[in-house]
Amino acid sequence: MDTDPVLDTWHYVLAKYAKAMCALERELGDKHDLGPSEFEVLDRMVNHDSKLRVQVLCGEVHLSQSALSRVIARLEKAGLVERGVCPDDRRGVFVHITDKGRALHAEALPTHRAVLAEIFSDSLVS
Amino acid sequence: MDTDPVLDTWHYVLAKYAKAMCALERELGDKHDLGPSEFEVLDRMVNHDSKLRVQVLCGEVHLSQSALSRVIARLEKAGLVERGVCPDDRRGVFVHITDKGRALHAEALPTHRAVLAEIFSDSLVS
DNA sequence: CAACATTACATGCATCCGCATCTAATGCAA
DNA sequence: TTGCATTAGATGCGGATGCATGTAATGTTG
Repeated sequence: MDTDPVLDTWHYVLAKYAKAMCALERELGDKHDLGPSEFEVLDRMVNHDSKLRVQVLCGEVHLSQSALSRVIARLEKAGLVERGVCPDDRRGVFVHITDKGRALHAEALPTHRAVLAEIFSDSLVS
Repeated sequence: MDTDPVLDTWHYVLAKYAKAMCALERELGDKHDLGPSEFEVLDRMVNHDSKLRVQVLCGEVHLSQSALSRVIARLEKAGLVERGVCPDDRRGVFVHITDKGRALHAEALPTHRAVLAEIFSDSLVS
């Protein structure tokens, strides 16, 4: 429709983002009681095996610092992660995923991948 | 980093969306007092020259029906669009952009395009 | 050490969104 | 026409977000 490649790319991003976020919200929410942000944070944490500074997490996730703080609070309330003070810098907070958190992530991962595979099935390069 | 093309695409979409939306919010907001949703609706409306059913708009925009209703309400309060009842179907609502709306859109368009050009400058196909 | 700037994270607040629901108008069947 | 289902759009509500700010710990400068 458009002839401007920048605009085309933007519209592609917009459409895929909307569709994927909507589907993720529905599927992850219905099947595992997780929001997309919760899953994203959990997903980052399983890939860092040790404890993780909130600060570091903040740089890896597409969330503001305040939003991340609240996502972690929700995850903690659900027993999926635990917070602990940093010994060397007592302003800092360590977060580590619990066994329950790992289990839920493992359970939700196929759902997550399935949704994305469905939505990006037309984007395969060959 | 990843080897899964679906995941790579998803991460690309996520990163570009976050960066673009954030930049659009800041630039459009600071310079023209417009949110990205407001601009998107305005942008659709200038490309339909006549009056437009809200219903039609709803299918073209990445917003829920309720969100669209409120965006239109904000635009109307700002004097950028006007609502009118549909003569043939009195449940329906026509919206048309005002001169002020056209002017603001024309003013904001370069800002919008500049932000996107900046963010997608690395995505040029050659 | 004292005073001040900075950093890490938490939180009050306003805003925006989607879902569910409401109202009013239309369509359709008996 | 009457009664009921459907549709268009508005709105109450709860939840999530970002900005600005608060609190506490750390660094820094004199």
